[in-house]
Amino acid sequence: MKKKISITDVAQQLGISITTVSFILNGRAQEKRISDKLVKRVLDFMQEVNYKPSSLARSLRTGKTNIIGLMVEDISDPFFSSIARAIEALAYENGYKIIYCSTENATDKTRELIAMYSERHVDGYIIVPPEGLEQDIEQLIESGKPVVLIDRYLPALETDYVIINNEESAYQATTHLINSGYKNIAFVTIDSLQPQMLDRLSGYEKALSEHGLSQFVKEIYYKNSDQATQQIVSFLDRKQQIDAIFFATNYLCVSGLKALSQKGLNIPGQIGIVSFDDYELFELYTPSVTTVSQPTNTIAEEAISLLLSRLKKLAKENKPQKIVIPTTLIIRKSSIKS
Amino acid sequence: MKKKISITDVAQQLGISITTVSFILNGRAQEKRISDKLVKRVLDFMQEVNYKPSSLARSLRTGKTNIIGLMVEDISDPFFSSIARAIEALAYENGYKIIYCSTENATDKTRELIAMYSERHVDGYIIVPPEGLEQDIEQLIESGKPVVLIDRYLPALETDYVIINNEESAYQATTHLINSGYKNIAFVTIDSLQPQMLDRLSGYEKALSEHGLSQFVKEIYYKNSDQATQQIVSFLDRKQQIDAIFFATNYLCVSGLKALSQKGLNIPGQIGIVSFDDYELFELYTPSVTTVSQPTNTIAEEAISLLLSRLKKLAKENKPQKIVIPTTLIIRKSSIKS
DNA sequence: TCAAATATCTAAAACGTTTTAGCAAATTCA
DNA sequence: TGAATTTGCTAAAACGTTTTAGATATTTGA
Repeated sequence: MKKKISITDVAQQLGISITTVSFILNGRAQEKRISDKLVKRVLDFMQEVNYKPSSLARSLRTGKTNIIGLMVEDISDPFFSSIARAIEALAYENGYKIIYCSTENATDKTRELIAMYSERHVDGYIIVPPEGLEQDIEQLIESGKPVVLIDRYLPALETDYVIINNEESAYQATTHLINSGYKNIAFVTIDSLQPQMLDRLSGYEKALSEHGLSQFVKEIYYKNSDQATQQIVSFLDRKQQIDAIFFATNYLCVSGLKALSQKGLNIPGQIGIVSFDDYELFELYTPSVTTVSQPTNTIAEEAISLLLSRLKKLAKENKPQKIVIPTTLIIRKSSIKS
Repeated sequence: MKKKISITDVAQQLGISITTVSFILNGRAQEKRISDKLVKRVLDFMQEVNYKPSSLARSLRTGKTNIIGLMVEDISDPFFSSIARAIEALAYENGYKIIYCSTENATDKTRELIAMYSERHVDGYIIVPPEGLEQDIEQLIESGKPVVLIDRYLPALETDYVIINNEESAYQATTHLINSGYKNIAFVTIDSLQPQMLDRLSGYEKALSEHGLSQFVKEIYYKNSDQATQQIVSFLDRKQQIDAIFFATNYLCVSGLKALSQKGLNIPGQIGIVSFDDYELFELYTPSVTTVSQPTNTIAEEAISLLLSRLKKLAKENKPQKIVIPTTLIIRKSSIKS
């Protein structure tokens, strides 16, 4: 068990001061007029003994950690994990590391996680915020740490965020169903006041009302996939007239597919479906499923570049940036009659 | 932008010493005979000013960070993300936090990531190791940091690991295909010497040779899903006699399903399939796919409990623990004729 | 009543860096 | 030749904790 070597060891063994070593380490040798000969000697020695500066000590001194805290709802959801992956890659390119975690959309857990991140002095945050965290996030910002929200925002909070145009996307998807001839279109969403869900609902409502069709909204109390399936089954039992469903998220659609197969309903003949959030499954499923596809890479890029500009204090405008990204409706014929 | 309050501020404002505050903070008040009255006063004050100790400074002093570094191949792969999720939850329960990252199975990237983790003084590591990292991991262990490998191991390295019984699992899956009447069973794997892949191959070979059947092994050079699909299509074109395929991983099976649908082959009539690693898709796909399901929760539990016991120096046996977990063959009738 | 024991608290070093301020020697310039 | 400048380096403080080794005041015991 070898002990780690410190900057003091390096300095002592070379018979020079810590200061000099530190300057060389930070590439300030030129500026500080350290002779090339000495620089070489020090660098060679560091190489030889495999010296690695302690970023802990460095962070303590500088107040910077080069770490970004990323909090998503559930890292095992393909939508979030692909955003996480993209953010991670972009952050690394810019010299930042990512610490991520799953909030499970639980206010208290998230509050604890924020406290933990703040204790560890992360430099900035990218958060998919559960409800009820306005105060905590406000505090974060006041303490000088930049925060970028993604996927959704907190209406009461003036801060940077990157979202998609939920209402417009839902409107388009619903209109597509209407144009395909469906008359009784249900909207299956979750039992939550999250703004992105409300926006999707308005898009759906707008499309229906423009065509004078009536609404069938089902709010699922989501606990797990099987329970959701049961709720959908009983909803369909009650509303026999429904001939199409628009699912507000990918996991709801998965539960929905199970429900439909359980009820033996034929897609797209007896019932048409569209889902929010693309998923590999939807491409391969028979019939394949038309979806509103969120550009995860773009979301990641916008979020990270916004955060980086705040970190570098470049952000020209001091007022919060609200970035809204368009989605693509991926039309896969077979889940909808043509 | 409020400045963070430090232990010094607390001590000064209360007119007592830092030491006392620290003892109270660490619950050593009783032991250090600090009067209850003072303890209460200090705790109340901390609450009031919302004092949070800097874990950075604490770590610098104690040498412990309470962070575990988790390195998986790809956080957006459902298999890895569900392990990550479970490990994260268990770690939090035990007062540890997780930093995770994706290695992309690239030796160099992983080497850099290890260096980064080590710089940040993580207390321990859980790693899905790419090939060629024997030395780096050896160094890690020598430096006193416990390492647990998961999913695969490095044959040259004597260390703790948690894997599944790959050979036996593959043997069972292949035997199941044979018993279902298939005669020309292909094994589609990746172009790699990773031991878990080799073990799966041996299981396949063993089953075939016991029944005197001939082998059809295809090693995919995996770059992306579409290229893999093409390779599988051309493989099937060349080997018309194949009537069943055993895919060595879930993502190969996904590419395989695309290939089969492209070729218009009917499952399970013209071709039977089985995959390694379960996936939500396989349950819902029509026909649903029989898979070798890895118990991700058990893997996570074993890995974290092994690591924790090392961290607490509890590990009775000092010699490496090699934990092998059985899998379950989830038989979904429809991808195999009966 | 006075030494011993106990209760209550603290000074200062240490962890490994960065950075400010400055010193001595060598070189340049007039 | 000697002042001014440049070159090449360093001492020490600071970041926010934990912990060792006491110090002082109070209580106890005979």
